[in-house]
Amino acid sequence: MRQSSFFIPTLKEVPNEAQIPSHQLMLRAGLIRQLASGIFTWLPFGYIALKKVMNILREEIDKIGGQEFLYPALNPIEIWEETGRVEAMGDVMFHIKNREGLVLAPTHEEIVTYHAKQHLQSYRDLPQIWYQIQNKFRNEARPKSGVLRGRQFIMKDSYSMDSNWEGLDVSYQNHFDAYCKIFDRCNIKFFVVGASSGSMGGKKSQEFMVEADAGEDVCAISDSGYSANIEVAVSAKEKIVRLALNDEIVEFETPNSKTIDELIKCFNLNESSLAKSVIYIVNDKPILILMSGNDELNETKLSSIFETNSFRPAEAFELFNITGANAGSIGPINLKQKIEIYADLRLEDANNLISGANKDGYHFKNIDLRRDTQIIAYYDFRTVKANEPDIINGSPIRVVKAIELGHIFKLGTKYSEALKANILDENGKENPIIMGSYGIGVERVLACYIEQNHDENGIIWQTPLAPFHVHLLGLMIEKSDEVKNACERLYLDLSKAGFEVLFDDRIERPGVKFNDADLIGLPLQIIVGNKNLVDGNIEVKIRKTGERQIHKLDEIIIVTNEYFKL
RNA sequence: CGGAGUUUAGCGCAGUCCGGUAGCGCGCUUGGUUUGGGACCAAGAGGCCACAGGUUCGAAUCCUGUAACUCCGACCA
Repeated sequence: MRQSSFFIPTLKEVPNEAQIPSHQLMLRAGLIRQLASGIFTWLPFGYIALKKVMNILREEIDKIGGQEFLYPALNPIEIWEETGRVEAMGDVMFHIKNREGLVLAPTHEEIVTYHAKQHLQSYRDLPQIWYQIQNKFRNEARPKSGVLRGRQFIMKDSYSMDSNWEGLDVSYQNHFDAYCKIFDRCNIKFFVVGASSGSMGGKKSQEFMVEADAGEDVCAISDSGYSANIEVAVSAKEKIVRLALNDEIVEFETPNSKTIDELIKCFNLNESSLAKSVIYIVNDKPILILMSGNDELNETKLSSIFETNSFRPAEAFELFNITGANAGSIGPINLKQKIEIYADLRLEDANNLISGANKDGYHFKNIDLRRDTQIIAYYDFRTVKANEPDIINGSPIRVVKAIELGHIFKLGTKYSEALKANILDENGKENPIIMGSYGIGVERVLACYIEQNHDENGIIWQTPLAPFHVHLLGLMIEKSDEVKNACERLYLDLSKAGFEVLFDDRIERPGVKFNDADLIGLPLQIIVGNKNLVDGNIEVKIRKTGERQIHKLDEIIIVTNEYFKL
């Protein structure tokens, strides 16, 4: 490709809307342009890289038996109503206004299951892996960070269909392995975490994560190999020990001590002797949850424990109406209204606890949960914090921010049951198809790659994703026939040798070409200028290391071959 | 959806407090000089100052409303 006629608008200055490196560089190096919030145009240079990602995805999913489909983005809403996901998705789903009954698909479980129901009838038709690479539409409340969170984005989504649970395990593991290969091939450093299935439903899910400040997910990881999304992470933090005491409950005055920290400070208490009460409205019903000390309640855990998305912390006025006190003096005993009480596992059967007296400025001590309260159940409600011991061997947990690149789910039969996609087993008995679903955000792969591979001058491409292998720079090409001829010859020979070459034949000063070359970051720069050419020499610069080599013109093909063989 | 901010030439910004009809740098066009790390000189082109309404003799500037975009939070298969 001759750069003089290639549309690759580079920017010297950083557009002010871009905050993170990958977004800035994707704009500056001419990969993307924003059309509206969360909506982007892919320019030719960026689209070439994107297609390289897609090809890697195709190759690896094909290898595990995937068959590529193209499902429509425009879907009849009825199918989505049958699975209850119109409601579950809520505002995230785009609805077509001037054609009632059509929606834009935010994912494709329903459509896949619809076709499976039509044509898969016997266990002998299975297993199947169906996939596509296609645009998804989600009305994100707050698009951000360039292509990392958009309203329209490309996803590789595959769906496995099996006749038994062992088959699902195999399909799931195959995807797990394929995903590892995909991200390895893209040279992306990633880790895998156990995750929450959210509104997807299903038994098990794992996320492929890239550690990054720009990430929106938080993960707990440790050196022993423990890794989980903070939404589901657990630690080996010790339980509160039950003491051999049976002291009566005593009320005591706690003026100006509204937080756990203030109580600890004012009364010289141990954090483990305190129980904090949190009131949530779950399915329009207030419940009280007891947490130990300063432990933080995890709303994702709460959501899966009560199997609902309908919950919120109680408002200040509700707190007073329910308990008789304001925040800071709330506890499980002497509540104004009778409500259900749950507690975190760390508090199981604990005694000798201090908690609010439901009277402003007062607390109770010597509370025995077994003796004095009616706890409906103990669950793991807490959010893991940094430096807690992990559950593998007690290694300290690190809490890091991460970008979710891929997510794999064991769906089970949620969709096949809802849409009645059944097959006959060996005994002629009807059973729902057992499904898995597996997604990768294609743009995110590129954004994460750039987050991990750039310097102050620009992007640093490595071969698998690089839009071109070689950047051929002709310096002062319009002033020297020798330079021109050498460039033309190299352009032809390199292309013949199978390399993808971007040939900078523009009438620009050398400095402009050097800076653009570093900005767009192709792996190898071959620099043809009079300075070296008078001695028959060509300069080769490796973008990643900055190393410069001088070679004879005749050796360039060999040198290039050598470099890309590695 | 809550909070904050921004909107003036293709890009980055000043001008707004204190009203008088728009400016800087980069980029672009033409000519000349330069030419191995984003050149220099000269002459140019390019703006309904986000939109709508109001105040005023006069509004980029003051007032009211709306929209878009960005950030923080909430939400997020």
